[in-house]
Amino acid sequence: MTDNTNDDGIPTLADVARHANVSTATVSRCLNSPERVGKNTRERVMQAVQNLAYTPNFGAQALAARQTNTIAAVIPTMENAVFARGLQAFQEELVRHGKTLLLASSAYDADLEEQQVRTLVARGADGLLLIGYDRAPDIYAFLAKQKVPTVIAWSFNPEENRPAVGFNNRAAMTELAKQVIRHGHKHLACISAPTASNDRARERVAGIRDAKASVGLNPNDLLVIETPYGIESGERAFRQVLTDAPNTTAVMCVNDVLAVGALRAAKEMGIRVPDDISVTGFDDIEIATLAEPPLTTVHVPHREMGRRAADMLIQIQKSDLTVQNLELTTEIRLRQSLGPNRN
Amino acid sequence: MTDNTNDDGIPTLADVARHANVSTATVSRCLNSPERVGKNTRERVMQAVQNLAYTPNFGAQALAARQTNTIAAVIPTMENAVFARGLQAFQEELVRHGKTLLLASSAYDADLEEQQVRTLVARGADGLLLIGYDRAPDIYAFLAKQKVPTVIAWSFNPEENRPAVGFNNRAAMTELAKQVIRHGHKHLACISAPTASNDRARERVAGIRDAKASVGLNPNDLLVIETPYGIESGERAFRQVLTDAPNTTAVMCVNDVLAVGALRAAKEMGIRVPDDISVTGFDDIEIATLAEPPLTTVHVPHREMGRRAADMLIQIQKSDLTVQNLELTTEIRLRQSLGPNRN
DNA sequence: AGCCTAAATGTAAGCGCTTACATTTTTTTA
DNA sequence: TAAAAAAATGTAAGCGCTTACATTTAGGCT
Repeated sequence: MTDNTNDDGIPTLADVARHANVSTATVSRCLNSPERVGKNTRERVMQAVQNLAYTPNFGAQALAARQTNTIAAVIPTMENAVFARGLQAFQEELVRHGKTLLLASSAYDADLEEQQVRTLVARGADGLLLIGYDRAPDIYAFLAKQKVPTVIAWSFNPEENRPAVGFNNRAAMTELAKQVIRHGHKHLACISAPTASNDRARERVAGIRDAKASVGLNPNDLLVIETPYGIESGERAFRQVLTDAPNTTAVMCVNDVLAVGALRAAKEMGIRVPDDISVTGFDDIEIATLAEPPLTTVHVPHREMGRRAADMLIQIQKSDLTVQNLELTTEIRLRQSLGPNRN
Repeated sequence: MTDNTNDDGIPTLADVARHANVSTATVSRCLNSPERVGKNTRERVMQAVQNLAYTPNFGAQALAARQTNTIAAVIPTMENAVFARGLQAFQEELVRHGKTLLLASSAYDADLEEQQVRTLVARGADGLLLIGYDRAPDIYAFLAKQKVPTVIAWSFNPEENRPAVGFNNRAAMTELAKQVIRHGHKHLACISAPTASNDRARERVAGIRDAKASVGLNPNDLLVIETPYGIESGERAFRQVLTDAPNTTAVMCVNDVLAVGALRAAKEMGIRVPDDISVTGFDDIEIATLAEPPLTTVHVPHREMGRRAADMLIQIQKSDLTVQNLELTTEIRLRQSLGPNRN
């Protein structure tokens, strides 16, 4: 083979160059910084690109340019509407900036997450989105060594020295818990996701304790059931709560899905919500309003979070900016699942 | 620079080779086909890899090996639980085979989809997952020319000569519609997603017509409202139905989300479901059981579909297999939103 | 017209890896 | 024990692109 058409018949830069009668450098420039090429030449080259239906070879481009225009994200699971939403916005914003999304999920498993992070970086991700701060220090070390800009979403803590766009999980939950307490509830219980390597859940639980402490209740006197994500999981946990602490009058869940499970268990058990017991959630996803009764919860601006995270990543990448931080605000959504304590 | 450490301080294959005192070829073999390297050498090399924390350069690897181990998917949106679910399973299966997912969304827009397909292919995807058959022929031509194995999911049509894993949207809806008719309903209406470039929606609507025809009703006498995806969109459509065809006794929606919207509109209008009017969905996502009343719908094995699609793609890629096809079965889930016609 | 500057284009050296082929070492076989 | 076969390793040629630097061309000024 003397020309540069590879055996696949897939045209290369050199093919385009030959057809347009210019050098490969010119073709490359036409594609990457057209303003640096004369109008005539450019048109001729573009025509050749068209005719040959040329597409740059990704590997070659990545190798030579030292970047892939690809941004990665590792989330717990897309089946959680919360992440699906945030990620959708994240991806849309990425596209707007000519980046592509490389995606992996960890199933809330720290080891799997680490593995996925390494894989995605090995796949040439120019940047990385991670959920929450909690993870082994060596992952952060690895990321630093590989110089992969990383943004944390869903959590926000000014003391953590890393780019993040999130909200104060703890304060948000405190605020909600105060509302609950204001409704006359003293015997609270909490249904939480596993808190190991999940600072969001941990902070939310802590938020409830803060609220108790702030009104003089014993913060340590709080039943916390940890259970995996899922409606049925929430159902079981609710039953557990009533077994372990029958005098509970308000069950605060760290997310809407668990709360919907609690609601369902209550219905099955003939317990009226909110008359007999109040239930709250967190996130404000669609099922919160669909539930019977509608769920009192904390509204989180998921889409905005995703969008901003993308912006931040792109910013950092292009300008090597110093640590950025963005705190989003959440809002309590009072709905029927929370009522006054009647006991 | 005489050694091959690049300026970033990121180690290269050559660095590892030097440290282990072998050639780059041996290092490469250690990484890619360890069985072809002697035990001692291998251990020495692996040690060096460890010590240097070496990670292969993606671009270089892709360029030399002519594959990226990356599989792409273009879906309408992750915010639709149906796709989130299928995609989650798809991604998990990919990981199991050492592949990574490149993801983009089209927002149900044909042009955007085409653009995304081209982008992902340009990003070096070794394979592609697409939703439904409907798209411009030049996309298929492009894919064929670029030799990118492609699998269609969510639709299944033995006459289409392309690898697919899906189900018979039309037959499934026919079956459901027959059930509806069996409940005494004659005046049906349909709330559909836009059917242009969406064969799934189109087939489902056609399925209703088939059912009508099969019992001697006029298939063309069917009110169809097309509306975008979303609960509120479903609400509006439901009102429209009752305006356009007040004698409707059963509203069949092409997906659960629209159906939930219909349910909500009914509640707001003081129309009882199923006493005054019946409503059905399609997909059987979580909100179908959460809705009040629970939704009669068609259960689709989303996760299995995602998983199988991944398998198929991997199969095709490695063995250049001929067209494969996999039809999954759906199931009617009868729940309270469908009741006998009382009019 | 002649010189200087800027714009356009070309030349060619990598980027870091894989792999065909060549060479060396080890094992097997008669 | 020597020759043949197999296993291990090395050599070096790309893979297709970007880009620093060199060269040519086109304007702009005096």
